[in-house]
Amino acid sequence: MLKDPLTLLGILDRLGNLLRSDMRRVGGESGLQVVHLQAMIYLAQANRFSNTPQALAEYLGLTKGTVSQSLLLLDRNNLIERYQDGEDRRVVRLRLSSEGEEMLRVSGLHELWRSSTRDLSANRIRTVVSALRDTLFRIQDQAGGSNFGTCETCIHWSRRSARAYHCEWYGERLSMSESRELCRTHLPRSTYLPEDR
Amino acid sequence: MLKDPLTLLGILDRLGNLLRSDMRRVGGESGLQVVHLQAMIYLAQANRFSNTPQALAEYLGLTKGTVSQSLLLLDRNNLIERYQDGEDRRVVRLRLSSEGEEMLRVSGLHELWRSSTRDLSANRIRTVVSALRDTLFRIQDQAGGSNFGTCETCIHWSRRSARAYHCEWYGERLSMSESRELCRTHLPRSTYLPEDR
DNA sequence: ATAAATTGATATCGAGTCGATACTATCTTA
DNA sequence: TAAGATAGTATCGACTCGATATCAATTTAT
Repeated sequence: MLKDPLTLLGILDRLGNLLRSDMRRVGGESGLQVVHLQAMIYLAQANRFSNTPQALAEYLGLTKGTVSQSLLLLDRNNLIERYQDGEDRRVVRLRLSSEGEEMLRVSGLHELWRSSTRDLSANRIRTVVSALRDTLFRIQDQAGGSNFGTCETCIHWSRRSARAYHCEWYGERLSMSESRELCRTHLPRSTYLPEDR
Repeated sequence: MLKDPLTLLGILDRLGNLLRSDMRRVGGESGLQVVHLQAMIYLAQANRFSNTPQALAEYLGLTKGTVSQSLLLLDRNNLIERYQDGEDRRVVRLRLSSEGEEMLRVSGLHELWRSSTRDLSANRIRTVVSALRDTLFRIQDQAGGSNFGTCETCIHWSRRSARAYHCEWYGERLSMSESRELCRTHLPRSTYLPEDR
């Protein structure tokens, strides 16, 4: 029973409810719903190709209309900023305002998680991350929508020199910190290749 | 970065959105919201001490008033049954109706998960379950509400004979299959003891 | 023993989510 | 240059959710 995948799903379910409940508590203090915090947390991680309403909708698994309303509210509360894209004038770009960043910082949303994982060894975390990441990539592949992930595990990513990285997909240079951000066109390499099944 | 707990949190976040999105899809076909499916899934696992509206509210991290409404809807749709407790006449007991069980079976809700974890070795799953379970128990302890878990990891549980188990907390006999159900008064043993911190 | 407090559940209300649909604006393709 | 695709917004109805109030049953305190 310890090796039952459904046991794992049950744990994830309960963990999800606890984290969600914590978000509700934190959001309540600022008049925000859970989905608003999720949006802000996403925007804090998203790279410059993935900071749009559409990408957020795909990340959250909601329709763009629904997400549009949430973004409107965040904008009214000055927690995010929206600006036109230079290339494609249909596209709206999003970023956290300084108030938004401050609000996330103060919220202490990650504290519960941090303190509860403190005693896990680096090795154990590595195993968990690796296994869940494989599972995530498989699920994303089957679900058929966008695939989210960071450059580290992406097939489009390559190192050009000591400090210069490159994305073959967008054909653009990436800084090291950009390479750690979340991207909506992630394609997993090594451990799991969606093609060979 | 592979060993960063926040990386793990990010994966759980995205996994949660995907699973939630899948529930929305399945629920949409039957006119149910995500929370209704979550309630049914809980009731399919809960033991006989934990099948009440209050326990469900604690599991989901919602108020009892909110949960009461969801249960009303499930009852109207004949997906659950409600009956009075024999001992305490304030208490309402819940169980899935045969329609409810059938509906869960047909939904194929676990298929996505099953197929995506198929290639994880038993050993890998064991490690993941163990690490996340420790984390879950810590979070539950800090959150201060009810602690959910199965007898296997509970300090109140003991084996009386070959096939007979016993719960010291409720002072009642448990069958083997009952021992695998979810309980709202779980207290973790061995790996993590909340007292010694 | 009886009043007070607690507990489990339901009802009501308002703010807000969410999908469906329709719509506008912009870009791409034929 | 017209048709289609894409990004985003607006509107509407069903429903969630917390806050609050209420009720009944149980437990505790005096």
